[in-house]
Amino acid sequence: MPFYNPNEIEAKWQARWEEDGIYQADVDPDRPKYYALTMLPYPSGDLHIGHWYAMTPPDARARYLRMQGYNVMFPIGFDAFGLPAENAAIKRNIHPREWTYKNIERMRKQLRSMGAMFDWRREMVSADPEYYKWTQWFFIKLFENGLAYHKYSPVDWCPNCNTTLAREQVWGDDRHCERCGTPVIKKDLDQWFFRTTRYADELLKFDAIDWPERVRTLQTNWIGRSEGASVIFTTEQGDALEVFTTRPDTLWGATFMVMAPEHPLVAKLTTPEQKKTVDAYVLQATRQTDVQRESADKEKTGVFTGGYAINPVNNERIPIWIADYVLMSYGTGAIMAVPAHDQRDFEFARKFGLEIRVVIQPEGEDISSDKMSEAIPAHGMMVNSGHLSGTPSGQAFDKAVAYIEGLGKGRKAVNYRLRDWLISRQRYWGAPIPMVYCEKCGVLPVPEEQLPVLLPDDVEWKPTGESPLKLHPTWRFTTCPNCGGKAERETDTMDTFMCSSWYHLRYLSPWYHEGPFDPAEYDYWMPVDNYTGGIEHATMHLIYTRFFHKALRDMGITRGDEPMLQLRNQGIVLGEDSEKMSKSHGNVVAPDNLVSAYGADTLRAYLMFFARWDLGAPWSNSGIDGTHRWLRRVWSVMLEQAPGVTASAEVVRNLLRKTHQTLRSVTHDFENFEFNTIISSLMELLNEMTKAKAQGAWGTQAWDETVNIYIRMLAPVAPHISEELWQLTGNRYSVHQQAWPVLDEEAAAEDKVTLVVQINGKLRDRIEVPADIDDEGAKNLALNSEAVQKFLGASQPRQVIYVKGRLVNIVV
RNA sequence: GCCGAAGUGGCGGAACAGGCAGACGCGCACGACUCAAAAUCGUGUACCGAAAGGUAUGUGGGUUCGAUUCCCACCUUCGGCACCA
Repeated sequence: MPFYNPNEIEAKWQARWEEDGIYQADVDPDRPKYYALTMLPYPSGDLHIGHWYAMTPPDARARYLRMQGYNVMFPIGFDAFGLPAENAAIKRNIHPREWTYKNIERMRKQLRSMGAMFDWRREMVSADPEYYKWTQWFFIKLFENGLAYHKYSPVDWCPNCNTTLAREQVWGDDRHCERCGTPVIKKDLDQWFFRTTRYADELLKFDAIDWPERVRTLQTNWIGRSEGASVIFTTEQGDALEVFTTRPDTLWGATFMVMAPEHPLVAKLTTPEQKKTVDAYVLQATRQTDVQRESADKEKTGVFTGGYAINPVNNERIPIWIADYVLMSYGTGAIMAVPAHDQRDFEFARKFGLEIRVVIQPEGEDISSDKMSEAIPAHGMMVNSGHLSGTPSGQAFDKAVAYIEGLGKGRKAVNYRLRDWLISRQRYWGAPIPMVYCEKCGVLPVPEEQLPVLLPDDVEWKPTGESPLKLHPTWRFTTCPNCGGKAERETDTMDTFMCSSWYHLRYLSPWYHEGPFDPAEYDYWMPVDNYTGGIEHATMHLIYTRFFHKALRDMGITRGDEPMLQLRNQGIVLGEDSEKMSKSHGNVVAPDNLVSAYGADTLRAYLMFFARWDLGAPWSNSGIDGTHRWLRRVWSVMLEQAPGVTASAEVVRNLLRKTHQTLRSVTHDFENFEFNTIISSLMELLNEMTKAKAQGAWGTQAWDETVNIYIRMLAPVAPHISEELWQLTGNRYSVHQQAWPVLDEEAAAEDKVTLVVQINGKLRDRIEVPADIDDEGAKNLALNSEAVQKFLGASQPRQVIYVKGRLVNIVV
């Protein structure tokens, strides 16, 4: 028996597969396609265990689907622009390009050691000019179609990363930067945005895609749709003051209005007597951080402007206040306050002695405003509401909206929490935004034939807070594509989430020059059939890429409503101490070391086995030993000859049964991403083989069939050892070009079953019966069993339940 | 406060559709081989009990002949949202 040396056989077969190009996926109209995609890695330097966890189980599944007859594309590439490269440059004075491409080179080698079926001809690197040329081209398309715009506004700024961030990249209660954890601050800047909000409603639709409930919920919450009405109040000076409300039926209960301190009408509304107080309040409000302002348990503050507005439904004159609990960033930055029915307004009114008027009376109660201790959000009958008084809650909303529409003072409206996507970054290592500013002609896109706008190499990337490209002596100066006069380039670069919004399209044809992708490849491969990655992208990348696809569809560039039909999330591999892996914890598991110690096959199998893939778990150094032992036992059980073929017909029959039962469950589990039970089923079958071998099964036809099926089932999991075993057991190269085994239902069928006998639901006996036993037969056997007789004693069974092939329950 | 997910041995986890709870592996114990150890192989391993038997899937109820699985309430952990009008 040859010795199992993983390092030797893995290197050997990887080279051979590469040479033969057995994993190359080409358009083939005769075969069903399957586009399996895993989120592309950032080239941070070393492949870590998380990459293996994210990539090798999906690789096994892609291999399984290939054996099932699909033409499977499983590509790989690099999300190569981004901050860490630039930070390395600042810290160690290495050019970001050099740092990035060195890392990519290193990671390519590490990725190859996985033995995955990547088709390397389709590799893309987002920092390559031929890639970002098309990133820029897409930007221009979005601009031309009114989906990219620039605007001067308050935006989130990370003082550590020295750049603005999208709303999605600001996390948590303390509003910190998603990358570095530093709390963000507000800055007023001229920035580029994509109009994601235009797609808010469509992004809420998930019926065409099989995505985890969790992701759908996160996206739904993030988009935050709320239905209500937009109502126009009028200030005494005649200005329209628009508000959004989800409760138009409480309009008659609006006893004052509140504006955000930043609201543009504040200055005009403020009377001379109030000016001092108002100015002071506005000043202290702007000084506070968002976190301070938005903390819910803070006591309400605010000041009266001196101004008044007219309520359109009853022409009442109501005071206008400013308060920081009203946010300029949501709705219109102004609200109608209905203290009787909104807790926040209630607290505000009580504190400042403003009128509280009940306009919704819950059934069977008689609530008066002076006795209330909190707002009543409950629905009930409208009261104190003019001609609509007496309207029950079921109709109140619609009737109120119809009324204000009739007055020409409002309409039904929907509001979203989702903001447009801020994509400008004041950093160097990204795709330059392909726009120029001409004094005469305004803001213009760079003409298509001039793309890509190349990122210059000779740049000072000091963290000044300004875009490094702005400080370049010549780069920013150009000529206007329209008038030929002097013009300046946009010096900000794009958010790298822009690069990753369309990489799945570049994989289709990274060699293609006439467009971002070859339409023939698109027609065959798209959409992505299965997408895998971490949950952390639920409200970032996964919203962006859906938006991007829909925008492209509306421009006629892509087809179909969704880019990725099925999504599955893997969990996280924690350190052995159950903490998140990090250098500072000293609990990092290095896959390279594990590959040299155990081989890639063991690591792949262990990552599939050690936890539920969607949950993840702490790493275990002793756990991987068990998986390695299993592969070594597979090797010796199959290759070590046993003397004499003496197995009984029963042993042979049992072996084949177990083999086909295993095939059934392994097939089911691959379909359903239940990787851990694939391995345990294969372990069980090996245990059965070990027993059968001890009983003389080695060398029988059934043994050979079992070995043959076993190796094919093992092939997706542990591709190298399987290829070697396939060859050593006398088969032709390559096991990875074999079909998935066909299930023999007859062989898998049980002819005897063990019936569980219960009395009152308690286990009392087990009896062996033929699988095809009928109702009466089973019940009789059970009733006559010794144990049942003993327990039953004198009592008579009241009812006997038989569940076919499973149990008999005797009720006494 | 709102929304979502998860609670099963010493550990990771299994149980397809309401029907033997704990598969498989780790760990541990004992045994074989060995001068010895490692490796390997074998046996055992939820808890209480000498046994018969009993008790167990976060807690308490319910439905059912039968509940880890379905329903209700609660507790804990994790994640998201949050003065969102």
